[in-house]
Amino acid sequence: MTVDLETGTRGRTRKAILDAAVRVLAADPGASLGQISDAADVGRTTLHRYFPDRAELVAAVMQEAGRRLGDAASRARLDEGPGLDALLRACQALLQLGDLLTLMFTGVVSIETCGAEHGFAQALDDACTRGLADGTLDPRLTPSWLQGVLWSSLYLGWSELRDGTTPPHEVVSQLLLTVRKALAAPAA
Amino acid sequence: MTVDLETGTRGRTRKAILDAAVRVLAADPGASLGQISDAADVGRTTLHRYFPDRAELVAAVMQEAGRRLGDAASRARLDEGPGLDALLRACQALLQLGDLLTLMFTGVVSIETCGAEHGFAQALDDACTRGLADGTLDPRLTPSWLQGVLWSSLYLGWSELRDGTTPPHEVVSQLLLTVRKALAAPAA
DNA sequence: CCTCTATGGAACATCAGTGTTCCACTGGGT
DNA sequence: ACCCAGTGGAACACTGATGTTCCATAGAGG
Repeated sequence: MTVDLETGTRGRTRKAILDAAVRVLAADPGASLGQISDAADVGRTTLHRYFPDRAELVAAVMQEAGRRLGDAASRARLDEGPGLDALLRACQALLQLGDLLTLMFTGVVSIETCGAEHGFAQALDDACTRGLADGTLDPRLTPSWLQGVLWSSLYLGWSELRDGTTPPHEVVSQLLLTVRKALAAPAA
Repeated sequence: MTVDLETGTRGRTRKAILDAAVRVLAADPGASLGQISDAADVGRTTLHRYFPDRAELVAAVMQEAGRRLGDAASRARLDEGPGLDALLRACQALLQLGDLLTLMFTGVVSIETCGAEHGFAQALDDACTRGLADGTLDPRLTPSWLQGVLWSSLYLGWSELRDGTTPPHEVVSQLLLTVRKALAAPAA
């Protein structure tokens, strides 16, 4: 019988470590493994049992990030409807990623690497070109800039959400409002 | 005769180290002092002669950041004209800060600390409230969010500028266009 | 009761970054 | 020629993070 990494005791501690890693590394990319194991309520020895290397831990975080990125993408149904609306749905879905956004933004995990394997990057690209074609996105903006606005706005939204001074629903509405205004094609 | 830290040989190497620190720390906040001294074409010993501590080096970087932030603010004349136009002038001025934007955004230097001493934070706040009062800024957005959009867009613009795939004038135009669209009050 | 699995802790060697000291070199100014 | 401020490099001790090994313990299940 092979060991299942997703269920049972093993799976639970593995997940605890992974979650703690995301949380701690988002707050401080240079955090020590000891800080991570503490946050996971686990001995440093145990952490090394699951992830022999710091590199392997980071790799696992990236893989997890890719998985959740893919989930968010499919939940957002990026291939449906007008391009602008797809991007706004992406905003809402990606905001759920929480600290992972910080990790992707600070470069602890690379958006390209972990977004590519699950076809996320491609889906986002497609939504942008579709939006430029169907006239819902501002033709004066380049695809690269469009996506940049999406990510940086997302990071801003998560920052506001995290420090908790603004109620979540207001963050969402300000985020969607801002992105829609910024990216929408001007009225004909 | 007291030593002048701004001119002569001393001033020049001091500036070289400071510039290198900004450049290197922007690329990697956890960079070693050796990397910084290498980038400054200076021995590690010399670096320690000017900044005994890593902390003192960072403090000096923050002070320099504050100074240049203040310069940019006064150049942008934040207290003149409609609020929205003031913010757009701030965008253009702040974009000149280059790698300092990365440092402020990644938290290596704190915007609050080094922006406060030169009255920059206050000037920006004032421009926002003025813009909300004179009807040029979108009243549905909070002052905190307005400033957040400014900073994150600025960071996006600098990122595009830095990797050099987009010509500078295009970055500036996309930046100003995006920020204006995002923050402007809707047409009555 | 015994066993097996998962764990935490102690101890250890290793390594990189830091901060310090000391010495030798250079170039400009007298 | 001399002096001297400025510099770079070598060497050192110290610290904190890392990765490893070994052992003791707790708990679920036979």
